[in-house]
Amino acid sequence: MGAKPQLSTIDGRGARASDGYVLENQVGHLLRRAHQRATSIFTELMAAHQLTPTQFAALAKILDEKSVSQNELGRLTAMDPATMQGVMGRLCDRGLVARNADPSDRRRMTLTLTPAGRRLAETAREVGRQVTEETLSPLSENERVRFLSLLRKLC
Amino acid sequence: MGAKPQLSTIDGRGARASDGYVLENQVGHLLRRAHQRATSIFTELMAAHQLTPTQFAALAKILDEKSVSQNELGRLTAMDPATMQGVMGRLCDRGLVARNADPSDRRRMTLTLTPAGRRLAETAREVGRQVTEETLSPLSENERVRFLSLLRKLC
DNA sequence: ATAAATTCGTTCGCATACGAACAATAAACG
DNA sequence: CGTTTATTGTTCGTATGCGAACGAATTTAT
Repeated sequence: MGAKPQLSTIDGRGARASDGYVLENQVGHLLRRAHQRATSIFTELMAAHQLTPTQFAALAKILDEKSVSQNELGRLTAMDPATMQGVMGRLCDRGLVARNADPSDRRRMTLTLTPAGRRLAETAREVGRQVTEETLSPLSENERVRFLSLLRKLC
Repeated sequence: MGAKPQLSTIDGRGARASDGYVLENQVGHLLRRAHQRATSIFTELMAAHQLTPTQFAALAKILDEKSVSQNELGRLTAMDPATMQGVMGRLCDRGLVARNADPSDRRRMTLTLTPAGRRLAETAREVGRQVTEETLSPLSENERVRFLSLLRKLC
């Protein structure tokens, strides 16, 4: 009458279960794979603009904010200061973002879009909509709303 | 009678909307942040065992499969062959996994857990359960089931 | 059997991602 | 005022993550 052993059973998708721990059912693993797929779609659709997801997020945020310091931009886009360092370096090298010293705070670097950066950010934002649409395509309209609502709680 | 401009409106969480494109509402961005949080929880709880999420996934899969080739392990854990290369190198260096030549196919490397690797994998799997529990803690029981079901569709 | 296509593992390069440490500067506090 | 604390940006090291290319070996097609 106790609990069944349930050793080496097979789940619905062929994954063998050992002691009830199935890698394919773990949130972390599923989030990693879903993120991989989202990144893959992004890379494919954004290929013409040669922008990575983080680079695009940074550009889109500066476009919103007009002017922002490097660390603050990192907080707005969920990037470590060390990560933002590399991202900004590449965007500045490509002439998309300008880094200027802040007169009121000598620690800060004020980030602004160059004209080329602004043009690219506005164009890429349209592609961003397509990326979202394509990424969510396996879900119905109702499912999308529910999924995004739940996903937001896990950030 | 046309569509409203809706420029520079404010959403529920203070994010300024430009032309209706809000970075914080994009699936890719939310998936990235949720994955960051999941990884952070994993790193914290698994600190004593010094295992990364991918290293743990590889160990757990070999524990299930007993023996598997490197590329196949990559497919089972959603890792690029190039990525798996690095992961396996580190696990072999630590003496957790053994790499042996396959007699029936001279291209393949057969991967097996060492005794130390098996012990660590079994212990770490218990921590894995705690990671999942902690990661899903913001959701109710019903929400967890619904969320995982939807997330699976996006992989 | 021979050629073509595929698979396996490897290496290189680039881009996140983050912990840790650091100097310079600013803010908070007594 | 000066001391402590916090913030800003930077560098280093380690670990994914993947495109691209490659040689070696196997499988498939002809």
